[in-house]
Amino acid sequence: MATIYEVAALAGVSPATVSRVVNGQRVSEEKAALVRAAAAELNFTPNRTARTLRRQNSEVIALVLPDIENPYFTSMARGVEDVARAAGYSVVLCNTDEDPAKEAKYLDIAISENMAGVVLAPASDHTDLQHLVARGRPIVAVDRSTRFDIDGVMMNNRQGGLSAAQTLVDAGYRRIACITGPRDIETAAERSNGWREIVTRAGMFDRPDDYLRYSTFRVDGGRTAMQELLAMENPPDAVVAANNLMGVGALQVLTETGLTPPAFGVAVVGDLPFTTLPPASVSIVRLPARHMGVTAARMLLERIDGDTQPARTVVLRNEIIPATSVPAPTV
Amino acid sequence: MATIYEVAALAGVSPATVSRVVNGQRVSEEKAALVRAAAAELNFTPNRTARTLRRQNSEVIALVLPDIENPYFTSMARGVEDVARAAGYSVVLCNTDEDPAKEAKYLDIAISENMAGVVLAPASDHTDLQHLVARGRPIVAVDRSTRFDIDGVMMNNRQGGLSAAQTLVDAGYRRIACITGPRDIETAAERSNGWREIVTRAGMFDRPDDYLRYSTFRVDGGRTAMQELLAMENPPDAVVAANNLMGVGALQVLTETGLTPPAFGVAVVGDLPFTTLPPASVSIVRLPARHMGVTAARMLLERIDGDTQPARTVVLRNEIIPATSVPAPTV
DNA sequence: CTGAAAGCGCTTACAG
DNA sequence: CTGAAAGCGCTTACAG
Repeated sequence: MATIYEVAALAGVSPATVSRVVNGQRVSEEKAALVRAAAAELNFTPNRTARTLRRQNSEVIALVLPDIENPYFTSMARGVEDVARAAGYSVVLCNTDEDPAKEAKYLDIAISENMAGVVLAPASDHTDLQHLVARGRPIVAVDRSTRFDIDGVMMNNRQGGLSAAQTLVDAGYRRIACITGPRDIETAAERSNGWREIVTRAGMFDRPDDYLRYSTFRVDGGRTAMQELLAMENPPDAVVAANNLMGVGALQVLTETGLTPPAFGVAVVGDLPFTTLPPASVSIVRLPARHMGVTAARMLLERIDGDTQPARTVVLRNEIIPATSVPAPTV
Repeated sequence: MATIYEVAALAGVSPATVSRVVNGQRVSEEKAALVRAAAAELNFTPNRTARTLRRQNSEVIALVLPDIENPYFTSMARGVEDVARAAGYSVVLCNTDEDPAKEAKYLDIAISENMAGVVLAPASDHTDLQHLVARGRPIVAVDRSTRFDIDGVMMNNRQGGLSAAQTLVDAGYRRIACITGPRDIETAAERSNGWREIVTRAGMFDRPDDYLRYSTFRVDGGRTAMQELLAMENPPDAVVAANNLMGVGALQVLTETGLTPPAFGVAVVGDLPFTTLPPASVSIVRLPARHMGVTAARMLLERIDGDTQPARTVVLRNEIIPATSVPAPTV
């Protein structure tokens, strides 16, 4: 693996000059030509590890996500990647599996590899960013907020749960349940808060929380929660699923039970991934996943470029697409 | 950011001793205790960039994939990640988008960051691995083979296409079409070869390839191809989709047309991601995505540990799950 | 077991 | 514009 010294020797210049050519600094055209020829001849690729060590800064951005198998997050990843690439950064994707220990490990790596910055969807609201912040590494939180005073890109989760529940009320369903993710994940709590507000206002239940299930933000979680709801003495006739994968799980169980929409109402906070359902059979709160990634990456790049304005939180809009208004069955 | 020198000074030992403690080498217990205390006090994290530069080897593995939004690949990624993590390596995911230029960029980065090795699903059969091979970096190809003499983990693609087509023949369909990915992607070509073999053997068409469509390995690709097939003068009554996403696209179009299985037969080479279809309504050739990742990671780790045996190719089995045998409609 | 010293491959003030 | 030299933070033969 050719080094800058070998290129310098072959070109008859100093290593400093080679470095300058590689980095596009002022060098006389004749020497530059010599260097380029030598570099090509030796198949020279600059060693990024050495560059990073010297510059104290690498050209990679870490994107730390809780579930890389969730299309919501991969879609966000595409947004981050497109913006970062255009600015000359590469993106490494780290999967925390919602596990604070794995997350801590990856954040440590981001520090010790001198990465340029981090876009993070925190695994819990206890995520510790002190090290990163203390070292002045730019961080942008996406999807979920943190206890630290850093930039963030969020959506209005309460509003999402609210719209989802309201659209089912409007369609005439009378017993609207909710399945959501772990309590300590902000998006899970807020979305179910929105749902609770609607069913309470409608006076739908004596004890609304009897119709609320906490589970994991995964297909299995949605399945389990849905099965529990259907097994209730007085089961619901509709459900708000607080994320895309839970929505899939709920729909699987409903399909297996022969209860497809609109016989049973379903509204999902999030887009159903790879759906083959008839169009508009389920109400969807569309989440701007890719756009969140784009926005987060832009904010991060601004910080990397030295922007020191106070921390900002951007809240993106989400949009409800109601199921085609087939009225709910009147029992 | 504390360095090894500061820790050494605080502990009253040499930097070499600190290094030895950090790396678990023989150090007297008293000095080790001193070092640990000092490290904790200063919140010391070893600088991986420096370590990598010195050792000429990092503890990260690159996983280079053509489409990070395809659950087939993210599932593979989980397999790689789990094995790699257990061995102390972290995995960085790189998305090439089936673009050879992006792929080349990431492979360059893998070299210049001194990564320990690469697991690669090549974007095309022209992928150039010369640099990597010349530098002796271990590489394992997954899903698709290369022109280079390296380890690989594949599946029997022709067999997959063959089983998918055969199961539709067995169910009684008479005009079985095929939609597949780009010609220059090995898996696309081989799976359609399997299909062609079956329909030819069955004497199903005068010119089988009239019922073959090449498109992208994405949902859109499946949609377009399916629409074209349905618009034919003499349309098919069943289709083999050569990958999971094309299968989704085809099913979307069929659903929108009111032609759901088994009215129209569908067999997919690959698992339908996040499906909400009634169980067993579509025939599926299950692909061992996660297992491929696990196998590839293990092979890579062996090479990283210095194994020099000749290159191996492992071919994993795939398994057909036929749709419940509702007979096809007899026209 | 421990330390002094060299070196991994770059970049970048500093002089000229 | 160009080069000599120092230094980024580690690790690791080499001596002792």
